[in-house]
Amino acid sequence: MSDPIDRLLDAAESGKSIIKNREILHFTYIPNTILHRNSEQEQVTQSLLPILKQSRPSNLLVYGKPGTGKTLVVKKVISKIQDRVEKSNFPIKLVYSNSKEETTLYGLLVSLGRQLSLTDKELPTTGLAISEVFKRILNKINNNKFNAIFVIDEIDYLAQLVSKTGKDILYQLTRANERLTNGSLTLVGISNDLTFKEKLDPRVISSLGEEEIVFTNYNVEQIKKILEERIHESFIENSVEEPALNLCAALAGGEHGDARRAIDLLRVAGELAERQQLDKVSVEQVREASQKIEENKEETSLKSFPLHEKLIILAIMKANGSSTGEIYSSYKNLCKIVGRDELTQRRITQMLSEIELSGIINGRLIHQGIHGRTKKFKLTISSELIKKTFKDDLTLQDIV
DNA sequence: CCTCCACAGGAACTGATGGCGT
DNA sequence: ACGCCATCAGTTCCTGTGGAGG
Repeated sequence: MSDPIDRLLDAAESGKSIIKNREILHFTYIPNTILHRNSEQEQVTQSLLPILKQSRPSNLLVYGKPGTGKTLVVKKVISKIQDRVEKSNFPIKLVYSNSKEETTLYGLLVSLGRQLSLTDKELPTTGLAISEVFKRILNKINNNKFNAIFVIDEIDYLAQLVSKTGKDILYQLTRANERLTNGSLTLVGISNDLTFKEKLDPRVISSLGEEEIVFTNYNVEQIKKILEERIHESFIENSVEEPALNLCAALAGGEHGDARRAIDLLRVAGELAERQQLDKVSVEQVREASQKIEENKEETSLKSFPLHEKLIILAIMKANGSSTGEIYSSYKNLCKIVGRDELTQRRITQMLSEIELSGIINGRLIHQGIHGRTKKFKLTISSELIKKTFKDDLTLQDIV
């Protein structure tokens, strides 16, 4: 009689592994050989070229849907330039920040500053006026004669923040060079949204959009090629069946040509096959993987909702396909049961649209003539999944 | 053709939090 | 000790609206 844990461990140790290099299966890993986009790489390099001649390159705007390799290409080019220039005593500072991850203007600026090695003392994480933070960053560049390249990913989010707060940070960033006597600042903006430029201040457009590069979507053929390369590097030979590969490419290519998703799918399918002690990845594992990824995503977003959002989701679950009013009164009941103060209807509408953004529910605006206007909400996931995920939540236990 | 429902969703505000400079 | 600043969750007040029913 063997211990189940030992049995699994034994199997894992002795069992053959069809994945030979796990790291390569993660998208962030960039082996130099595996990266297409040759013409885009060239374009990015071209526009940043002046830095080699020790002058400031134009600001750059990069467009492309998710998973088209924009960020990878930009980072790769800059780090190569950095390598070459480091020796010539002309310090380039690559600063990367993602405006979706930094939710506030302040946070974004601080993350930029930190990468210019401003310390806690020099740049506290809170308490300062935004203009003060900006000034300190510029001072740092000036004093150290940095040639900073700010790569701002998902710059459309930053543009939103800017318009919400009325602080004209983007404009100041693009014109920062006028305030610098030493060093320089180059801005590289990356955006998923091809139309976002229209929403910008025209003064910003003229200086930010000095150069523009568009990354087109991958088509299914290209994705397939990328996957083939990854498979070659990371799986042992002949362990991914042709139809499985095709399905991977088709599933990911069907939407936006998202290479990241395709590789994710491949990785999870490979891991599943290994866990099932198979020596080949077949269509079945890809299907399973796609479902598993989907479910995981839903589960984590369910868990991350604050209490009131969870209550709302439960209220929708109780009466699927109901209007805002019905959901609200149902929600008020739930609040009474768990003994919490209820929020106003206005807040609930807002929360509903926030939840809708996450894709867990689906709202449809309908007009009922004299019975007014409502939005009807439906769950897009099974109520079992909700019950399962909320069961561990102490305050919600009785309702579920 | 008009009315009036039942909300949607924008804008401005409040109060709490946390931390700065002086 | 004081005023100031940014941010967040939430509130108050508001204007807008497609079409069934009169």
